[in-house]
Amino acid sequence: MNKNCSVYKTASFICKKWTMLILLELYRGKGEWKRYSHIKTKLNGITPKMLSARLKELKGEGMIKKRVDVNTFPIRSEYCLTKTGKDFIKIIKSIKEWTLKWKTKNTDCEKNDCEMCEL
Amino acid sequence: MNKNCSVYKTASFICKKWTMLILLELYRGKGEWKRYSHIKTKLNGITPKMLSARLKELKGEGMIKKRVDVNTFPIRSEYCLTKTGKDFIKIIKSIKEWTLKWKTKNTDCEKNDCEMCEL
DNA sequence: CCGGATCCTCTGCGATACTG
DNA sequence: CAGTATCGCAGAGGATCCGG
Repeated sequence: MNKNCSVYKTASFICKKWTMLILLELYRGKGEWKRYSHIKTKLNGITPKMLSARLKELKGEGMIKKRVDVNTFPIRSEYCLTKTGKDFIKIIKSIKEWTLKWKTKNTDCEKNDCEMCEL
Repeated sequence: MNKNCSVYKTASFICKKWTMLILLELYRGKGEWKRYSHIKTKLNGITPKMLSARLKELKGEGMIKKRVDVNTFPIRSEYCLTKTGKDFIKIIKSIKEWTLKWKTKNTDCEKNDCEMCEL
């Protein structure tokens, strides 16, 4: 696998810390726009720097879109999955299914109350 | 997503460096047993320490199996995907398909000659 | 409220050498 | 041949402050 391999390229940013969590948080509900501060609260523990960096990356990858409400003060930034991003969720789902099929010790997801995933 | 989340648990080891490459190398051909030294050669640049560690992890996860030929000298260790491991390949395939669908700048895989992947 | 700038910590990984 | 042991570093990510 070289640097131009599609698997390599996608894995190299999707595997970064917090990235999948951000995608999953944006997937929750029915794809409404979600505020920066809301995501930050949900992703307990993420630093603002990290969140900003990841959102920028995901936007650069075309997986999320951003809008800013300049009429309010303070400013509100909101984010939402693009079609590309939504389509990636199925891969995360397949990871979940694979794990539930072959691994038997995931108590939380097995009970179907893994609230974060909502897959 | 907490520590018991199935997505979290699987992602946390599959995302490690070299791990997917090892799985793909074992997937090449028709699932024959492959020697440690052979894998090492194919994964150009991997250190023996890394390869041993990853193989051990993958075995612990039930994705590969190991056999040792003690009748020869020096010893031969061979590795092979389990059913669990083979079933994971489909996820890597779906990552490739997603990338080719939404990203247009992956020259190598687009030409279907991304030899490493062989997906 | 959003998120950039700085500084710092910590660990994953590489390089090298060595052994049964 | 198939690993293990030791050392060291780069870079990812955390903590904190600041500014629009």
